[in-house]
Amino acid sequence: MAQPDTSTASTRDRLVASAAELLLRNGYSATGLKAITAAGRAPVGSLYHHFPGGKEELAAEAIRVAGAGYQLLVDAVLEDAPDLATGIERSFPAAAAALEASGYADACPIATVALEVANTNEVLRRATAEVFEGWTDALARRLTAAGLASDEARTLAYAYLAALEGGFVLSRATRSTEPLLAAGRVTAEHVAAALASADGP
Amino acid sequence: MAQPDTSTASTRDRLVASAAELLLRNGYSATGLKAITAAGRAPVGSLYHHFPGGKEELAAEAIRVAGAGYQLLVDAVLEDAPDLATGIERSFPAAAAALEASGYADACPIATVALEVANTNEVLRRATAEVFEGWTDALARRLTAAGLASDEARTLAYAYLAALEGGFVLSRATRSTEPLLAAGRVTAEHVAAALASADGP
DNA sequence: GTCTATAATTTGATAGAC
DNA sequence: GTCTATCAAATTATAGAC
Repeated sequence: MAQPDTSTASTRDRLVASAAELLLRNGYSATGLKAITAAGRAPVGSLYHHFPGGKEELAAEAIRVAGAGYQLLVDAVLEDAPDLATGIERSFPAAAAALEASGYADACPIATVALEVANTNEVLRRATAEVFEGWTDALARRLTAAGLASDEARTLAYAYLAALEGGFVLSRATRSTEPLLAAGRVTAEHVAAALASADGP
Repeated sequence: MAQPDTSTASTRDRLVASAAELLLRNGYSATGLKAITAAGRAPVGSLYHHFPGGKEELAAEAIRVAGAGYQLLVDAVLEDAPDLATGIERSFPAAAAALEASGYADACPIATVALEVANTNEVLRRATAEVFEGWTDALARRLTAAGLASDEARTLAYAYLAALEGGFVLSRATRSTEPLLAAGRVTAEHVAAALASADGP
């Protein structure tokens, strides 16, 4: 996955980028302030200067930034394809290739944290919910633009994201791209059929 | 979710049950030995007597036990239905109801831990992988028994589990059953079509 | 804004009496 | 097998000099 240039970025930006990276790989509880400040080349004092709320506030910001970054990544795959159905179909092998290339680390940037905080930290839970809702809305808009009714578009957007997230869980655990690719085939087929019957006849 | 009777269980069993419960709700890193021994009503010394490998060994056992327990739960839903397609269709609303009733806590018992340890703890990663592979094999066997070719059965089993796991991620984060139910409708429809064309004509 | 030193608490783990 | 006391290290957070 493309990383931001941390050599010229501000201290604040380096901290957010480091936090996002560590949150993706290790989750929230296992990521210490020591590791974040070391990777961001900043002392603890600077962290609390930019984020008075400490670890939680920094993590919330990292979740939003990482969510927006992943959105751009998915957008690029969808827009490179001749049509939406093809883009959705291609997105799973693309995600599987990135996953494998990173040693099964680079999957969804916020899923681990989302599950960790779902019942323990309301501030961070909301941050992850907002990211997921943003992704859902963006994809649903594309599906309605392609001819689907808005409620069907929303259903398919959720189904798509669930297949991707669930595929990541199974593929990271088993260290095989098979689950992600299987979920992708089923989902892509369903979306293609829905889109074909919408703008077809 | 039904809990084992911890009042009469052995110290070892109480520790495993407590660990499984805390792992489900808080994940691995956020679950301290102090919390496990308090909930299991056992001193730290007993934990290390039964599990010389400490937290990691206890967690591995908890993952296996929780995985087997959830398997039984899913089996019950599938076997209560008149046929496999109906059982799969019903399993999502059933999971959604359990999720909502528990305050969005009771979802997959091992998903949080699976993501946390995927790149940081090979022992626990293997434990989660074995559970997921067990679930996949069990479901694939049911699908082949219902008439599908073994490779298609495996693909659909992965797609089903991915939809369930991904639906849990989105639904826990957004505190709404909508994503899980949407993923379920799409998956159930696809599975029903595959089963119908297999044993139909 | 940056940085160091340090406080207060908690963590996983061990020793050894019973 | 059970339990208490304790250790060394790490955790988040703060104070205050520069």
